Order: sequence, then structure tokens, then C-alpha cells
Amino acid sequence: MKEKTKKIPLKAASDTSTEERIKGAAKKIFLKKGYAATRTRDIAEEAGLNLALLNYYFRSKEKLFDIIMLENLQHFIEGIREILNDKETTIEQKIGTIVSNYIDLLIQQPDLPLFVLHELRTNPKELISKIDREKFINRSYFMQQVREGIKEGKIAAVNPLHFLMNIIGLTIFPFVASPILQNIGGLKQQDFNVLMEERKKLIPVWIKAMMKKNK
Amino acid sequence: MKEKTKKIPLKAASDTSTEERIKGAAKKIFLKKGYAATRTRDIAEEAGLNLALLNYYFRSKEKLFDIIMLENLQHFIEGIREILNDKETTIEQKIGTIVSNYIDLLIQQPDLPLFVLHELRTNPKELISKIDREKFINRSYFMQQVREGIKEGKIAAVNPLHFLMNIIGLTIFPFVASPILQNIGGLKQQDFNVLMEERKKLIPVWIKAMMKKNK
DNA sequence: GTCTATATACGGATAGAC
DNA sequence: GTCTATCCGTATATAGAC
Repeated sequence: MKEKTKKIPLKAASDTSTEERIKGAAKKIFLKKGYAATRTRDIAEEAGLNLALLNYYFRSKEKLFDIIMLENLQHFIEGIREILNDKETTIEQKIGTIVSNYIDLLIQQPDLPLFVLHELRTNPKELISKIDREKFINRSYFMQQVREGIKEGKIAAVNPLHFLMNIIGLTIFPFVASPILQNIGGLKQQDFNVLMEERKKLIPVWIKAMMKKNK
Repeated sequence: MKEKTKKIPLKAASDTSTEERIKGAAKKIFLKKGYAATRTRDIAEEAGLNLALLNYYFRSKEKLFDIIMLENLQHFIEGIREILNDKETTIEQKIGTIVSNYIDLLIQQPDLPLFVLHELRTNPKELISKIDREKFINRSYFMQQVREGIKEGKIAAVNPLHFLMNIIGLTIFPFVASPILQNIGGLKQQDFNVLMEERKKLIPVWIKAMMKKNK
């Protein structure tokens, strides 16, 4: 019998610390079900721990949620911050990097965007402003480059926000809508991921075509 | 059509019937908060009625929700059904109509898509298949036209689902992400709607540019 | 059909042993 | 730090009067 000794932590690796296990479980359940539909009991079970531990480490369900939410929001937005402000890269390069990075992230965590967007709408909290206090996107070097391009007549003259919406939308939307799309398209998970991989190359080309001036 | 006279009209206009008032209130609250965060008390209050009435007309919160959900899903998907299958219109015309119709709808009910998508992911129900039993979109005349266009070398040779995702995504995503976008862009509601109106004309142009073959 | 009052269940949080 | 047992507010659903 390869009987494993009862769990004796012995100050082992901290990635399996109780606190981290709770956070990991909470993230998994919250992202899957959303705040309201999540029961703290489920989180405890998922973590293989008791319910009381949850309130021992984090004061309440809401406190725990706020932590998870903030981390995800940062993950979600910080990802493009430096890319958008890179002075060395062209518009096209920035788009390619953003799209590629996001698709990689979303293949790993497909529930992330819908979770963030849903909770952001229902919760009247000011979580957003915590993240984008200084409206960094509008003032980013990327947006500056786009406005410049429009001024020089190289890019179609529309509100630059349209292009931003398009880049993000084309990248994220398929993941948000995957339940419908997979049904409509009759796709399995793997086929869906293949399509998303294709989009890494396609979206930058499409955006370029969209930005072109055409009478 | 009006053959369903099971319910007694009673007397006055039925649009203020108790049942309709409950459904109206339920739709409003459910769309705003989602299923789990909605309390039946809130629905009753919104309808200006008592809680007990809710269970009198509909057996339970879940039953009521299913009805609202189904109606919205149909509203959401049926909208494009006939358009996609219109034998008389071109690809471009279909795109223009779909985009315009959806944007009009979403300006009225901006919470609709996020609600549907969120509930669809969390609820393991087979509501989707109820709607798209026969995979009508993939077999639609529109998709046929696209495949034809690709075969004739008029449209870039990629999986037609990409174009469908793009049309829907470019149209719907801004509404889904409006909490973030309005913050990032520093837009007020009215400014946001103006942008959306612009997109009625822009999206068809963009899609056309995306579909073009380019080496 | 519509109300008030109440039963019942569920979920977040705590007490206290170890 | 971690557990079991329990408290208690809240939300759904029902009983029963009118």
C-alpha cells in the first residue's frame, strides 16, 4: 500500500497555503457562477476545506469577492496598459500584440470577460474608476497615434473609440458568446479554440482594412 | 393568432393585466440584476403588487424566469432569422438590416445581451437548443451566400463563422462593455448612443472591407 | 383575484472545542 | 489554524381571510 501520510503541511510550498487555496477556489466558482449565485459552502468544498476557514481568513463573502474581482480587473486591463503606451511600436504592432495576448489569456480563462462585465454592471461599486483612474487608455500613446493618423489622412476619420471598441470587441466577443456560438456553429471546444487561434492573425488584418480611408 | 382565448379578457385593456404587469416587472428586474440576485419581493414591488400574486400566477421564481428568458432569447435570435433567409437581398443588404435593427433594439434595452449571455452560461439548461433546434443560422441563406462568395473568389477564404462573429460582435459588444467603455471614454449615456448610431453606417462598411480578398 | 400572516428552507456568519 | 455545530437573517413559497 502506498499509503500517503495524512496531510502534514510542514511549512511546505506556499502555493498550497490555505489562503491561496481559498482564493483559487473562490476565483473558480465566482468566475463560473457570478457573485450572487455562488455559495460560500461551494467555495469551501472546492478548496477541500471547511466553511469556517473562509471567514477566518477573509471576513466575509463580499470581502473575498472584492479581492478576486480587483485582481481580475487588473489582470484584464493592465494587460494592455504598457502595450498601448509603447513608444517604439507602430499601431499595427500594438494591435497584433494585444489581440494575441488576449486570445492566449482567454483560451485559458474563457469565463473571465463575462464575469467581469456582468459584475461590473450589477455592482454599483466604483471598481472601474479604481482601475482606470487617470483614463489612461484615452491618453495612451496608441490613441495619440490613431488621432495623428487621422489628421494625416492615413486613417479613416471616425472617433478613435470606434477602433478601440472594434479591436477589443472582435477579440473578446467570441468568448463572451461562446455558449451560443458553439451551439449555432455546432462546434466542440477544440474547434472553437482553433477558430480563436486563427483570429490572432485575422483580426489585425481586418482592423487594418477597416481603418483604411474609403470614400 | 388570437385563438388563445383560454384566459378571460375580463374587461379593460389587457396590457395592464396583473399577469402582464408581473411579467413586465420581472423582465425589468431580471435583466438588471440577473436571476440569482433578483428577489421576488423586488419584482412584486416593481409591479405594485403583493408577493403572493407572483406565486399565484406563476408557480415559482424559476418558472417565471424561464418564461422571461425564453421570450428574450426568441426576441434575440428570431430577429435575424427571416433577415438571414431572405432570398431577395444581397449579403450587404442583410448586414445593414441586421446591424441597424439590433442597434435600435439595444439602445432601447442595453441590458439584454449581457443578461442573456450571463444566464446562458451559468444555467446548464438547454435553452439554447430550444431556440436553435435546427441550426438555422448555419443553414441560412446568408451563410450559403457567403460560402458561394468564397468559392467564387469574391470573399476572403476563411470560415464563414468568422464573419458572423464579427457582425454580431461589432454590433453587440459595445453594449456589453458599455460600463467600461463609458468610463474609459468618459462618455455620457447620450454620447454613447450617438456613437452607436454612427456604427449603423460604419459596421457594414467595415465588414465589407474585412471580407475583401487581400494578399 | 388579491391581500396579510406565516411556514420552511437556505446561506452567511459565528461560537467554541481541539 | 482547523474543525463541528449552531445561530440567525433573509428569501421563497404557502395558508387562509376577504
